[in-house]
Amino acid sequence: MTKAWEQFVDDPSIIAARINGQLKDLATEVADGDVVEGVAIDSPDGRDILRHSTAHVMAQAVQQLFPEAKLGIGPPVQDGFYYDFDVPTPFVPEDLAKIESLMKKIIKANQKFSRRVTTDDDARVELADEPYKLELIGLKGSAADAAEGASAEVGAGELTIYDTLDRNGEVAWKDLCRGPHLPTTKRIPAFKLMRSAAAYWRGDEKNKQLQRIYGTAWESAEALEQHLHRIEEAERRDHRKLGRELDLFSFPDELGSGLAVFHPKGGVIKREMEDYVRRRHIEEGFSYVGTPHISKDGLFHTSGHLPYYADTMFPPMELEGAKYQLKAMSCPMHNLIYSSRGRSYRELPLRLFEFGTVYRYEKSGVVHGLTRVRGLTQDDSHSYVTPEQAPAEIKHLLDFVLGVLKDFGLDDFYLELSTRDPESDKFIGTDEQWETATMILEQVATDSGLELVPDPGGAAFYGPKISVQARDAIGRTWQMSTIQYDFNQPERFGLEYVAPDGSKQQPVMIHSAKFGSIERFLGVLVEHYAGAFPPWLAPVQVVAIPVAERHADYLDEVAARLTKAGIRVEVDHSDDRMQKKIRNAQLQKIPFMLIAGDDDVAAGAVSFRYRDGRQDNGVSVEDAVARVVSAVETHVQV
RNA sequence: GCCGCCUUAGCUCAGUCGGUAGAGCAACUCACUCGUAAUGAGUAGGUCGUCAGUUCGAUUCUGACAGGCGGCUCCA
Repeated sequence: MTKAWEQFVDDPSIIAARINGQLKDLATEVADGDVVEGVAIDSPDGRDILRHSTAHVMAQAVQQLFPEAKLGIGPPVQDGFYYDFDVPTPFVPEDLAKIESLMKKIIKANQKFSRRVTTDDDARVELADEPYKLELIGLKGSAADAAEGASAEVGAGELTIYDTLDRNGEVAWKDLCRGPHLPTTKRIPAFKLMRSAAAYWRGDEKNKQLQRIYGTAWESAEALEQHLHRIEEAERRDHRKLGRELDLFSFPDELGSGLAVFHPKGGVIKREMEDYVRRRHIEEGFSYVGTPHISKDGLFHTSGHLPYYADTMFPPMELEGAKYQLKAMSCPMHNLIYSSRGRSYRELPLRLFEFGTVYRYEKSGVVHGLTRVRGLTQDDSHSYVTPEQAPAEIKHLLDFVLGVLKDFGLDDFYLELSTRDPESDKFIGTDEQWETATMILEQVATDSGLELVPDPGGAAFYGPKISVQARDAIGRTWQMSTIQYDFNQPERFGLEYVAPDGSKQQPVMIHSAKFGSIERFLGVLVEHYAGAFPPWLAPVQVVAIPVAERHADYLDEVAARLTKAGIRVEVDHSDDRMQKKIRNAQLQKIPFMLIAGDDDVAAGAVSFRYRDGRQDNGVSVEDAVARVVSAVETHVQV
């Protein structure tokens, strides 16, 4: 899938359209050494120009240091840029340091970027040593290639080369490029090379891997510093790290890659999530069902998942002449519940829901913490509706989903509408079916008033979907819930209902998952909250800390009252000093600490401490219990 | 799956140019009984990821495998 930022990189026509044509004459402005008019350097477009210019500087430095390096492409990306090179040996960190210092010299030398229009033939002569650039010239204007997002350097229009001119006006370096660029290299205020890694030429795993160097560039040293700080913050929140530190879950080698075990504390969070979403489904009209983890393979042939997904399903087990498959999705089994007896239109919408634990043999390189695993539990639900009921049901599900996400503290969303790629043979069903389904989803999505981003080609093979993208506490977006319109499986399973006129009709099924995967959602929540869960989700909600050992009995009684009120509470009986106990509770990010010493015991009170350091002394035990219970019940963050 | 890097105590990491290893934190024991983020002393803990190969000898070198990290590709 081509990402939005890949589509406009290097494409002046698109950038120009976005800023009302003010960039059209960039070439002459560059030649004059002018700042690009109308584009602030700290705007998204300005940053792209800056980053792409920095990519050119980097490529120049690389070719000066490694003359045998052949150029791939070098577009701006989210927060930075990259450039791909074909080199005999991969770059090592020391190489990046050398490249970075040479880039600083190039920037200081204040080279000029200069745009030059050329012809295909002339460009081929000039770039005879650059096989990948020659390939791009050959692809010029190819629609198929544009769809792959790999034609960043050439467009359908005229071919341009950007020269980088030194102080004497000599061409120090040049690159086939659509621009635009900064006027001079000195306009690059701050940059840093981040890492190198392999990447397939033109993003196709059948192609050769080139060596990609990622860098970042910003309008000021402060902005760069802030960006690096954001990266550190993201690392601090990494759920894999916090999962270990907070004793939530682990991935024992003995189980195999991508298979998690939840420890008691992680188990509490998981159970709270499950209890919550089960209750909500029942409130929204779903019936809680259950299906097994394995099935004869015929079921998945009926559904169409096999042989299509054979390579990502665990291999079949053969017994007594039958092949059994670990299930990778629950929908076919729900279809069997639907078809277990005749259905009347009066029963529709029929809503089935379960926690479906499924297994997918994700390729070894893609397994990642809890967000990409080989065994996961979906809060998988299917609504069987008449075609007429579909729009209302989808709206119902979207409201439901958004409400769930809000209850988990996620309230900044946009929607993505994933549709089929008509060119691909991956998608089954008629044009008319796809059009109808897509239209209905689009209408509901539009009516929601949320931002809607198209995702052409991103649909499931059986139908289009809406996915909810949520921004977390530090602005990263995660694909959360999905709602999918499926006209294929009802047909393949021969599902039907009896209509008012006695005729047999085919229902539509709508797949929806609120968490998607409980494991993944939990991982996202860990990162969103940086491990400081709101009280209702916190594995330990209260820790009681005696100032000295003689106060422990008193706190045991307080804790008993909290336990009776349904609160998860622990009394710290260790012989650590009080300060150490507070520190430990802080590190465990426990929401509330109830501290008691002589004064509190005498007064029947506690010192009420929040994990952010706030404290109220002399709070009566009744008030303290009420305060905790209220925070837990209302799902507030503290 | 592909490319690169990595794997030493529960965790974070030193170290051995080939002669089988050390710290801090955590755990345990003892003393201290303390008022809002680390009291002190001591004890225990490792077949240096696994299996082969080279070698008198491998945690160290080589290979395969497993697991991890960063990307690419993929994500029903």
